[in-house]
Amino acid sequence: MLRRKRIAWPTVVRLSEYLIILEELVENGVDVVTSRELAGLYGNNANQVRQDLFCLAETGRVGQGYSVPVLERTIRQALGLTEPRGVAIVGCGRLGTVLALHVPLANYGLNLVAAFDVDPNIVGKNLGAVRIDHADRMTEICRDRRVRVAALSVPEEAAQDSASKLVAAGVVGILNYTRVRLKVPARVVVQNRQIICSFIQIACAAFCGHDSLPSPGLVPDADVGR
Amino acid sequence: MLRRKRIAWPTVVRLSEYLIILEELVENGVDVVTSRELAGLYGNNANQVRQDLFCLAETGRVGQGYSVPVLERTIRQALGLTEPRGVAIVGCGRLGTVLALHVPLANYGLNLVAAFDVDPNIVGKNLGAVRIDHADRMTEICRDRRVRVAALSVPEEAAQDSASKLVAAGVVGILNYTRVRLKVPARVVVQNRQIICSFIQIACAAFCGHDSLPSPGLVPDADVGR
DNA sequence: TAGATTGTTAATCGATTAACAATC
DNA sequence: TAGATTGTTAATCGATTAACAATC
Repeated sequence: MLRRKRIAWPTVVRLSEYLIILEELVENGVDVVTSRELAGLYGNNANQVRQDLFCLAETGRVGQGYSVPVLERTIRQALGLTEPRGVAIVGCGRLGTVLALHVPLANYGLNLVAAFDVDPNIVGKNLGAVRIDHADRMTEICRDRRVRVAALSVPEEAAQDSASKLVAAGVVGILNYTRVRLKVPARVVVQNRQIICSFIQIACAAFCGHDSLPSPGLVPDADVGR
Repeated sequence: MLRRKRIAWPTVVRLSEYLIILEELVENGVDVVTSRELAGLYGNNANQVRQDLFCLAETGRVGQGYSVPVLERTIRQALGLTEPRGVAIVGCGRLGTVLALHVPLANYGLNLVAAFDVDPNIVGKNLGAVRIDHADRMTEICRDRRVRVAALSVPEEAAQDSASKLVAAGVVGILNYTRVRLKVPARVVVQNRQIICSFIQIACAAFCGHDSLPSPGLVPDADVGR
């Protein structure tokens, strides 16, 4: 029981979404949730919820359901969100600004500690609580502030260069919002998040008949109480 | 050969990303690409690329590879991007503005034809080429302009109500950027795209050892020529 | 107690990988 | 021709679904 097996990726994705749902339940003062209820909210089925939760340390009570606050905390633990991590935003245009200001990073131990741009009109300004520094100082500053995760929202020409600087500074996870395919060492994880792909996918799902798909992120009408 | 089978969802996701890569190759004047090369760029393997492409109509030439422009067009066709579709942005705050201005929707037949907000300081202004209308007129306007896909970037309180209006107007695909779980009829496809989930997932991938994962969107170092 | 629901194992399903004949 | 690479089928692997004993 000591050696916890690595959580399957589809499960990681769903856990992160369950977490959002559970937070809302906490806010609404809901104390207990059953796998059936959570499945109804998420849009999958109770079996899958239980199987997903099975990878966590002890959480539910047979016959009763899951304690919402306990489950919420356990998922955070399992996803590694209890350790604080330094985050950087690279490219403080419109998208970078959204990422910094619109996304509740700090709720998940993801502390925005650095932001970069090259535009002299932007460098020196603040993005939320952090000062926007010049991209020339990226490696140095990221290393100093122990940035581990970064979001890349720069123009294409600057993407690979920025990524390399981040890697040099010890960053191990990059959310890539540019359409450039980054070359990084195997130890660094990159997730490509071109927003246009979401639009393409939803169009395909809607028009080419992918209506009731169990895939991560594709949640059709909830099938509660079936 | 007439009845084309529905494309598997993981394949749809990858095809949309291959498409971005192919466009870049077109720009660079590359004429032909092999499954091996494309896999190198994407970060998977040649077998998977060929299997993915297998669902398309005739594309490659045995022994030679794939014609980049032909492949690009064929993928567009398969994903249903050749038909123009009306798109609406609901909620024109910072995020909605990014979606409208930063995402090359029109390149994929996704025409932004409507935008909505409730803020009197915003209503009446332009978002790109479209006028921002008041959300009260959403159903009417979306129906008139044949909006089929919408992105939801409104405050939580307005999310379900907006979704219902969109559904009433005949929208069949919703990209939901709010953390509310929308209730919609089964025929309507919803994809939840809370940006925070991407950050949670990359943190988990980076720190809980999900480094070399074949999952959609998680692309580690390219393994070309292995 | 009876009803409900979890934890967990087994069965099924689907996606990825491997392999190779066809052919450019 | 020989080398390369596709199209396609088969084998493997992993994820989802089903089932049910344990137990609150």
